Amino acid sequence: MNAVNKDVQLFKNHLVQKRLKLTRQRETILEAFLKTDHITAEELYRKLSGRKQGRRLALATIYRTLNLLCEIGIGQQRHFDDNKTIYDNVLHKKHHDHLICNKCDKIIEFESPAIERLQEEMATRHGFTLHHHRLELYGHCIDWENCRDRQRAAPR
Amino acid sequence: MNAVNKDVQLFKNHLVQKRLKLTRQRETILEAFLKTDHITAEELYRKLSGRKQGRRLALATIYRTLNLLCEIGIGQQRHFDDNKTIYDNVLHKKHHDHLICNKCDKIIEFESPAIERLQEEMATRHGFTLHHHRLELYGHCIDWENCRDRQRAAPR
DNA sequence: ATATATTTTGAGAATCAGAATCAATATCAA
DNA sequence: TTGATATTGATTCTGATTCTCAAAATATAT
Ligand SMILES: [Mn+2]
Ligand SMILES: [Mn+2]
Ligand SMILES: [Zn+2]
Ligand SMILES: [Zn+2]
Repeated sequence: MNAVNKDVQLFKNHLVQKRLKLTRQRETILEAFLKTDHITAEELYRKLSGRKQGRRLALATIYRTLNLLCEIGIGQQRHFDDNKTIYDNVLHKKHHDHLICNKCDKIIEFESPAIERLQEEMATRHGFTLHHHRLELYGHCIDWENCRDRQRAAPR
Repeated sequence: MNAVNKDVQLFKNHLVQKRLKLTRQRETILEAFLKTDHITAEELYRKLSGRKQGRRLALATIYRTLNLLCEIGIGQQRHFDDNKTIYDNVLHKKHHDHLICNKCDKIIEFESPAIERLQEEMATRHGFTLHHHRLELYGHCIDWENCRDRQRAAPR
């Protein structure tokens, strides 16, 4: 059993636990989702709708399934400067923050224990207990070549 | 001339520069805005609409004026977990990030040169030039007493 | 002060991502 | 296979914000 199938199996187990049903569309969406790092519902929709033999998916189903994946813990919603929700495939990933290129929309994941520590310290200093945080760094690739190889659909 | 009038004067100068007109509603909105730290268009609207002698303001005008203030640099849009835009009164303020209480909606401003430095370092390490960033820490006040004195309208 | 050009306003329509409805269909366990 | 239960697609709805446009206000030039 390869890695992908193992992930699908994990998903199926979650469904059984929650007394949910495994449908063709859920499987299709899951597979496509697991192939990406960050994607919007709209992008997934375009990718899966223009399919051969009438495999039509409703956008609503994409949203429902993506939200299901978030509940299960396989995905996480992100809200970057763009006003559409980006779904982060966090399967096999630990906590991380993001660096986003305003030119080519590339998204780089990073983690900084030092920053995390300072955040905690800052919270404590103000009498807060931290639940979660959002750290996003926006800028652009210094290297144009690198910048040109776009990861995301449309440049801004 | 007190501090507030000086701020209003600054606003008027901006209007003249941009060949815009000083209206009763713009003055009303500016004054109310300058009295707060963070406020939504809706909140401002409620605060200014229920006024005596038929001083009715359209919500659209609030939005327009708030956006004008942002163009001028007196305000800044923020997008916290809540899905409505919060307008930050940044007159006389330098860059800062936020600590937000999920219980009482209190918003604390802070700045951490150490974190800022690490952010730059992180960007550089990935070949990025930083333009701006977003850092929001969510949690709750440890001290209930302090938490109870709400700054914002409705608790979540 | 008056006329004139220009901007602004209010009311409501438009937008846009995402959620809610609901009848028809699919899944699954007995 | 059956029947209870969940899911789907099509469509409508929501809520925050922007847009439209005719009427009203303001600044500027007589
Ligand atoms: Mn990520
Ligand atoms: Mn602030
Ligand atoms: Zn982090
Ligand atoms: Zn900062």
